[in-house]
This record gives sequence, C-alpha cells and structure tokens, in this order.
Amino acid sequence: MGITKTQIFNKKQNKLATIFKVLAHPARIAILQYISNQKACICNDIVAEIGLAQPTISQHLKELKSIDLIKGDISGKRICYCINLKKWKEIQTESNAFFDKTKFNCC
Amino acid sequence: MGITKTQIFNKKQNKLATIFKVLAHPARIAILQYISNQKACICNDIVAEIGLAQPTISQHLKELKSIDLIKGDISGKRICYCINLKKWKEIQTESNAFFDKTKFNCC
DNA sequence: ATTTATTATCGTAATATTGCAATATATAAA
DNA sequence: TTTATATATTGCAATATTACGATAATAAAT
Repeated sequence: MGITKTQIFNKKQNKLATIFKVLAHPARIAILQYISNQKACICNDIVAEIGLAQPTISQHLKELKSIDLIKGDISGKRICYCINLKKWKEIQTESNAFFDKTKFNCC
Repeated sequence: MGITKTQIFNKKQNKLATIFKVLAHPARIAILQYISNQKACICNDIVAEIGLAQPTISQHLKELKSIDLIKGDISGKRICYCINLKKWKEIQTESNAFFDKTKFNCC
C-alpha cells in the first residue's frame, strides 16, 4: 500500500521512525555533513557540492526542516541553512535512549 | 523517480542512510522493542503483539535481517528472532559518530 | 523599472514501500 | 501418512519517495 498504519503504534514509536526516515537518505546525510564540516550553509553551494538538481536539494532541505533539524536564515537573496543544535542533541539523545533500552535478548 | 542516486555519495553515507532506513518504520521499531523488552522472540507472538498481518511482519523481519540487526534461530517449527547485539552496538556507535561529527555550525 | 541571481513550488515520470490475500514450505503431532 | 501449526514467498493494489524541468517568487544590482 505504501501507507503506514501509524494508528497501531504509539507516539514515541512513530516519532522515532519519522526521525530515522528523515535521516534515511544519503543526500540528506551529505547535506548535514557539508553544512557542519565545511561550515558553509548557502543553499546554492550545497547544490554545487552534492550534485543533485536545485529543486531536488530544496526538497531535501524541506524534509530536514520538517523536523526542525535545520533552520534557514535569509541573508539578502541567499539563505543560510544551519543545523539546529538544540534539536540535534535532542535527537541524538532520543536515538541513544532507544539503542540503550533495546539491547536485551532472550537467547 | 523513487530511485536514489547512490553513486554520487560515498560508502559511509550510503551505509548510514541504509541503517536509518531500516529503522525508519514504527513496526520495525516496535518489533525490536518487543523482542528486547518482553524477552520474547517467537515470530507468531510478534504477529499477535504488533497487529499487522503475518506476511507483513515477515517482510519487516526480513528487512531487519537484511542488515544483520536480528538473527533467527529455528526451534522446532518456530523461529526465535533475537537482536544481534554485536551489530546493534556497531550501529549505535556509527550513529553516534555521525551525530558527534555533525554538530558544528557557521552561524 | 529591468535585469540578474537565488531559492521555492508545481507537475510529472519512474521507482520504492507498505500491506495483505493466497499460496508454498517446513516441521511437529496425531 | 495425514493433519495441524508456523513461517516465508508471491503477486498485486495503493500510496510514498525521489528526481528534475518548468516556472514562480523574492531580493539585490543595474
């Protein structure tokens, strides 16, 4: 169907899945790494760096924004995209809580 | 297109995206939590717990297996699915390395 | 005001994912 | 051997995602 039955899962499970889904594309991983490591954030530079068309990058940025992982500051006709560090830490914490709580076995 | 241009990204980026993709569904989150927290692992029990049809659960288990996140031990006509703790820790480490290396900003 | 540069949105084609019924496979029990 | 039980596979319908060309929107520069 392509549609996920979110109703049968709890909020935390859906939220965690959503976070992982946003991170589940190499272009979005690459964008985050580029923003962070090159300390650059101009949208146009990201397009040049990644190698995908501008509308495609714009779409990926939109998904990163959808969970507040990045924020865009307008500076003239350019937009500087930065990582939302508060949210970033929050997500890392949630992710680790999941990993730590889910490492026991019966066999 | 639905198809991802993996060629333009490096191995680490693609691998990380694949890991996140496997975790990017609430059913798979729920399966992992159930296996770990209830210390139960029989496939049929998972079907009863989660509330999705048996073929759907089987498919999700297959995806979890695709990156070695779980392993299935046959015990009679049943199969006991367990978390692969070695791989689990590996993934947590990789995930944290990404979070730690990607938290710097220019603005 | 017009032009130029930057980013967002729309529309669309191609592929991927989700979910399930039907069915196949495998093993234990009778 | 037949039957019952547990899991996997197949095939398919519906929806989601990815990617991009065309175009709109916005703001600086001329």
